Amino acid sequence: MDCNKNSERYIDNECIARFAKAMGHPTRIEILRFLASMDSCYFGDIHNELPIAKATVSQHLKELKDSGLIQGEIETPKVKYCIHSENWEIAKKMFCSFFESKKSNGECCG
Amino acid sequence: MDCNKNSERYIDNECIARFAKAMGHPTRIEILRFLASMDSCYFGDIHNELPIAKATVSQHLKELKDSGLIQGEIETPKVKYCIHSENWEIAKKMFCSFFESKKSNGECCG
DNA sequence: TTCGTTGTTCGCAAAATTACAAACAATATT
DNA sequence: AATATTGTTTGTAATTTTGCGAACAACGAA
Repeated sequence: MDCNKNSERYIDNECIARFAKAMGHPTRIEILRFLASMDSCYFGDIHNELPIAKATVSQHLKELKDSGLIQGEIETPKVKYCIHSENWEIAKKMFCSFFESKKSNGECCG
Repeated sequence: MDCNKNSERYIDNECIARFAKAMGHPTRIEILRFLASMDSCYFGDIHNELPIAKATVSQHLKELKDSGLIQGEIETPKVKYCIHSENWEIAKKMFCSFFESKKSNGECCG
């Protein structure tokens, strides 16, 4: 969601926080792992992997879609989902550089 | 929080989701960046960086502490905070390998 | 002892998240 | 037209998150 278009820090913070928030639930991590392990699959395949109601799965998919990490496409009568490769790379770079930005290693505490 | 002690996938999902959830708010990302840019600092320094009430800052710090990404130490009359280096490295590896686990690049949609 | 400083905790309110069943929509099939 | 299949949307309830002011706790200084 245009997270690479503006380099101002607070924008960056909003962006990485949005990705992180989407990843902030075990079920959504599971869905992302599942999608990352293949080119694409249908809603039903995802639902079969999970022990929760389809309405809940649909809701999680919506959040992941809104975050930009996945995309969906109607393929009547099914709906095909996959990782949004471009945004996936953006997120990957953001998280990596975020964690690499820790400079010193002087322990402060305990 | 013992996120490296068990390699079962659902445990891993819980763990990365917990880190991600802690990072799922712009203010908390800002705090993490601030702490990552130095060895350590006091609560007041963090509060000064942010346009929010101290009670709210304290709350965000508590969540970050609970996630394991930071640690705090009383240094009367102040409280010193810093990145939890060990867990930071764990999180870094988890996120990196998570994003690298995407195998194929065949676009499915749109 | 009485202040002043530094942060945490409490109590509250508004908003968001999570999960589900039931209803619905869109399209094939009979 | 009636049915079956595939998912989304709606409505509802319980829980969590977010944010703040006020109260509180711990300590040093006057």
